[in-house]
Amino acid sequence: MKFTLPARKPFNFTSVIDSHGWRQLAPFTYDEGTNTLGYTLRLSNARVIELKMSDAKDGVSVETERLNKTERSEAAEAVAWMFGLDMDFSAFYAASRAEPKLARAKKQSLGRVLRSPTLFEDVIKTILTTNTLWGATQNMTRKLVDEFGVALGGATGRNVDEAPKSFPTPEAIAASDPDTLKEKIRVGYRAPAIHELAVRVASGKYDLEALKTCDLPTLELRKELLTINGVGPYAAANLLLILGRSDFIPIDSWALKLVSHEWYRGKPVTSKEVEKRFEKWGEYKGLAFWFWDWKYNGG
DNA sequence: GGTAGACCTGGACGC
DNA sequence: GCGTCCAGGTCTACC
Repeated sequence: MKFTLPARKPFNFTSVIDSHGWRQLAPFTYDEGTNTLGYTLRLSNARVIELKMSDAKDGVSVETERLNKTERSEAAEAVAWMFGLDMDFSAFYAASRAEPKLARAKKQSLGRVLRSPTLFEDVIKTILTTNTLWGATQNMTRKLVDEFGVALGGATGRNVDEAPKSFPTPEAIAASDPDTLKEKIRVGYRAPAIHELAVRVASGKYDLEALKTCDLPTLELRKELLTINGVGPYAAANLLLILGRSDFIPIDSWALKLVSHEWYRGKPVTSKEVEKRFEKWGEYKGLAFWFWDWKYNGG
């Protein structure tokens, strides 16, 4: 079946999927030829389906197998969240209009950051980006999905080992143990943090998903995220940006490099210099940093 | 409040 | 093929 979900204007499908590296992490897939984003989704009734998302006029076109009304509504809700379809960036566009380095923001509909359907998945993935190289993040995520995910249902004639799998539920990771996570998934010292979060969420003691829609002030929300083991200032800022809060900058070694080449002729800088350069952007700091038209491109 | 050092993996490099 | 070095944030202990 196929359906289309409208987005608040302006909206640009490609800008969202290119907003950061998430589309390169399982269970996302991306087909460059057709500009189609795939995602293996586990519905609340445990059915696993494959979503194929592509550009539609002012929204997202979703192709998947036949779903009942409840399943369709759940799939639509997931896609709407992943693409932030209802998000409004008009205030950011107004604030950045006079800044040449952000002049393209409105035209390209920049602002939305691709999300996973659950905050649990985004927190785990963010922890897997810390203190490692991108290739290792991809490997760890792949292994986590392969080991604990559920294979796509109804994949007739296909070896179940090769079938796409959903992102693991907190229960699936909680049922494992830190040693297995370390040895099989190769997450290293992150294992206890990942396992602990999974246990907290699976037990129902910690309603992580409630943070997606809570109206806590950003500072409070950041404090909450920082209580999660493995989430420090960088990870918290990254998660805030995903949650649509832009008051903090995810400062990692790459950010230091960008700022160093932008304003300090490649001389090493600290996070203080990064903060200073974006201070004037206030609640749009994160967006201004993230979508800045940087001189440096790694070369 | 600031900082040194440990944590772990995987890739690059030299032998 | 083996050993060594290095990059990459968070956390803890310490000043």
